[in-house]
Amino acid sequence: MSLDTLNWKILKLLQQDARMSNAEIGRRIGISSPAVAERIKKLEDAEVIQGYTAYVSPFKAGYQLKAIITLRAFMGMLKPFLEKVKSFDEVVNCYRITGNENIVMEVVLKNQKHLETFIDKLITYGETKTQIVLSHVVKDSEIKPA
Amino acid sequence: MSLDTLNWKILKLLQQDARMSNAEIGRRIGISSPAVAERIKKLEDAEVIQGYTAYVSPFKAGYQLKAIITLRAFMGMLKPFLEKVKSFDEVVNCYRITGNENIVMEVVLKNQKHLETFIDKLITYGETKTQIVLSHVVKDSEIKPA
DNA sequence: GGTGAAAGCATCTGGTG
DNA sequence: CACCAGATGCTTTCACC
Repeated sequence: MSLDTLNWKILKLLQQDARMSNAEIGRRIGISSPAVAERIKKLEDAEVIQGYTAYVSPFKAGYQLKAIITLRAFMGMLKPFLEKVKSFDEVVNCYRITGNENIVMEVVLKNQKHLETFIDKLITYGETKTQIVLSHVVKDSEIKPA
Repeated sequence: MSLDTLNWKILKLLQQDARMSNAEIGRRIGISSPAVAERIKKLEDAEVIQGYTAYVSPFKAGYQLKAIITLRAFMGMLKPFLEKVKSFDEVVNCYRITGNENIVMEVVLKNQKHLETFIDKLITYGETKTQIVLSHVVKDSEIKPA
C-alpha cells in the first residue's frame, strides 16, 4: 500500500479526530469528499487503518488506578495465560515480550483492593511485578511517516 | 457525571467504531439522533470521552519493530527527560511509574538500527532496559462499567 | 481525481411528559 | 431535564466524466 503525502495527511487528521467528516478532511487537504472516502476505504481495506475508537477516560469511568504489571510465567503456564488474558476486563493492553519476563500488561483498577484481587488471579500463572502508574506522560501519540 | 446504561451503550459503540453516525447509534440503543448527540456532547464536556482516534497499524506504516523500554533516570535527569520525551516520534506511550525504574515506554521503530540509535538518545537520561514486543495479545480493549 | 443529483445525516427549533 | 418530531443545511453515496 502506497502512503503518499495525501494519505498521510488523512491519517494525521483521523488520528487527531476520527469523527471528522470526509468533507472537512477534503477541505483541509484540498480534494473532494468522494476522493477522501475512496482513499479512506483503501486504507481500511489494506488494514493501514485498523479501526476507530473513542478514548474513554478510565478515571472518569471509575478506575482510580492504573498499573503496569510484568509477568514471568511458570513452566507451561504461558499458553493458558495468553488464552485467559483476553477475558480480563482490567487488561487494557497486553504484550508478549522477549527476555526473562514474558508478558507486560497495562491494567486499570478501581482501587487497591481491586489491584490485590487482580494480582491474586495472576499468581497461578507466574511471578508478577507491579508498578503503579503515576502519570501518563505520552498518550497514544500519532503514528507518523516512517 | 452519571454514567447510566444508555451512556455506557453509547461508550461501547463509540469505542468499537468512533465513526458510527449518531443516527445509527440511536437506532441500536432505541433513542433519537438528537438525543444521542446531546448525550455525546455531555460525555465530551465531562471529559469522559477525551477524543476519537483512528488506529493506524505501525507495521503497515513502516515500523517493523515494537519495544517496551524501561528507563531508570540518573539523578536530576527525570525532569529533562519528561520534557524531551514528548518530542520523540518513536514513543507511542510513556508512563511515569513507582519503583526503582521511573519510566516505561512503548516505542515503534523501523528496524534494529533505528532501535540502536533510539537507545543512544536515551543513555544521557538514564539506564535503559529494552524488551522487544513479540505480539500484541490485547490491543486497547474497551473500558467497561466499573 | 472531479461533478451533480438523490438519499441520509447533523443540528436547530419548538413542544411533550 | 431528557427526549421526540419536523425543518434546514451538510454530508455521503452513486452515477458518470
